[in-house]
Formats: sequence, structure tokens, C-alpha cells
Amino acid sequence: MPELPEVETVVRGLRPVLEGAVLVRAEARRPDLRIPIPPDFSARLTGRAVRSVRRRAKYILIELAGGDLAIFHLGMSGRLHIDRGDPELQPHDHIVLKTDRGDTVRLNDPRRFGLVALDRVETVDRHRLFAGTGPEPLGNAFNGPALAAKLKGRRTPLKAALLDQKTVAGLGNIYVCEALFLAGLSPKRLARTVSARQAEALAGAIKDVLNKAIAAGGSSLRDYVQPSGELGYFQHQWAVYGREGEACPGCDCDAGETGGIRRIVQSNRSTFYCPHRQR
DNA sequence: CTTTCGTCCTGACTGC
DNA sequence: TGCAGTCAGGACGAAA
Repeated sequence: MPELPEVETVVRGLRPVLEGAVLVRAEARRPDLRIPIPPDFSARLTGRAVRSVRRRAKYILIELAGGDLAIFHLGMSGRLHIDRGDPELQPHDHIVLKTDRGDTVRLNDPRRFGLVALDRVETVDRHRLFAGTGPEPLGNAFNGPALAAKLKGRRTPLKAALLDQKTVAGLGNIYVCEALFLAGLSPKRLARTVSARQAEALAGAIKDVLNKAIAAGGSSLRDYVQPSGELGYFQHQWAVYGREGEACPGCDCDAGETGGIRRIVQSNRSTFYCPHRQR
């Protein structure tokens, strides 16, 4: 479930449960995620108080008293669940945290593309997971000129450039498609052909779509997104993603005349766009 | 250096 | 019903 809005939603759900609580149990049940869970995971978390829960790019950072930092990435299929008491453990529950307040947090990831890492709060900015990671799209440092500088000279399709976390952090397949639609830019055009004015519009579109998605609690595909079990509902506001063959909501072309929203494959992933509106 | 492509893994869904 | 094929919100490393 994890692009920036979904990870932000998870972080906001975890905060009231974890911040200030003491972890009375921290169990790694299956270590072989994309990067193996560190063998000392349990020892370094058990008995520690949680200072803060925050997000960087698509990563969840859990800071503990003493300065240790647990880093979670949800991959394609990772989810966090919060339950009161002792829930029955499910298949693919790889991490289980219990707090002194009686809450249980489970990291469930069937495909195991996610990861768990440990670091120190003072060195995390230099952690190799974040090396080269681009600016936070909702931060002040991200704007038209900053995006234009990142796209300059790049001969890769604009879609691929935006999926690259070095260009800007946190976008994934859905929100790249949506932002390109809002900006009226073709996913196929080469990144270096984007003008300063278009970069300005694109940066604004990225901020818009992410803010609206966060406000909606993210997008839920076939399962819930929020740790509480509540559904995000931004999927109902998708303009193009998953809407192949439907009428374009942004221009007067419709499914009958032009085929409406089209699906193509770029970088082995689906791209949805309106060829009429997006140039 | 940049860019593309295959790969990791399980589960849900489609169509025969 | 069963089974094969396809697709999925990500990101890495090898290859070109």
C-alpha cells in the first residue's frame, strides 16, 4: 500500500499508539525480507520508550529513547495493523510490537519486498537507504525550479524520471500518473523537454494530488490502508489510474470518440493517461 | 556516468 | 472446479 500518502497515513495512525509508550515486546518472526531484519532487532527495541514516529520518503522512522531508530519500508504489499490486546497472529506477520499500554502493532507483508533496518538518529541522514534521495515533495525546498533542475538533460521518459526517488521522494505509480494528468503532461515525453513553466505546473500538481490523497487517508486497493483498519478513500478520486477506457474527466474526449483514458506499459509498469489532454 | 531490464515474492483475479 | 497466465501501490543490481 505504500506511496507517500499511504505511508503518511500510517505514520499518523501509529503516532498516538506508539509515541510515549514503552515497547514491552519486539519480535521479528521471519527475518528474510528484502533486506534481512537485523538479528539484534528485538534486543534493541525491547524495553525502550518510543520518542517519535515520522516519515522520510516512503520510510517510517521510529525513534527510541537512547537514539536508536527503527526504519520500516512497506514494499508493495506491506501493511501495519494496530489491535488492542493480543490479536491472533496472521500469516506474513513479520514484526510484532507490544506496548505497555496494551496495544499490538503488526507488520504484515506477504510479498516481503519491504524491509526493516536499524540506525542511530544522528546518522540516519547519511544512511545508504537515503543516499541520493530527492527532496520531500511537500516541503518548501521542492518547487518548479528545483524540479526543473532535476529533470534537466535527462533522456528518460518523464514517467520514469518521476518514479525515480532521486528526482523527488515518495511518488509511486499511482500518484505519478495522477500528477502528470493534472499537469497536462504526457508520461512519454522525455524529462528534458519539460519547460520551466511546465515544471512549475508539475511541481504544483504533485503537491496538490499528495495533499488531497493524505486528506482522504490514502488510497485503498483491495484492503485497508490505515493501521486502525479504516479505509482510505482517495481511490475514488483517481482521474486516470485504473480507468482504462473510461472518459477523460479533464477534457471533452470520451470513451466513444477517442478511447478516453489509455493504458500503456512503461518500465514494465502500467501508465494511465489521456493522450488528448496530456502532451 | 545514464538508462533499461530482470528480478525478488505471494495472492487475487481472469479466462479457458 | 481446476489450472495457467497476468497483474499488483517498489526498488535494487546487472547489463548495455
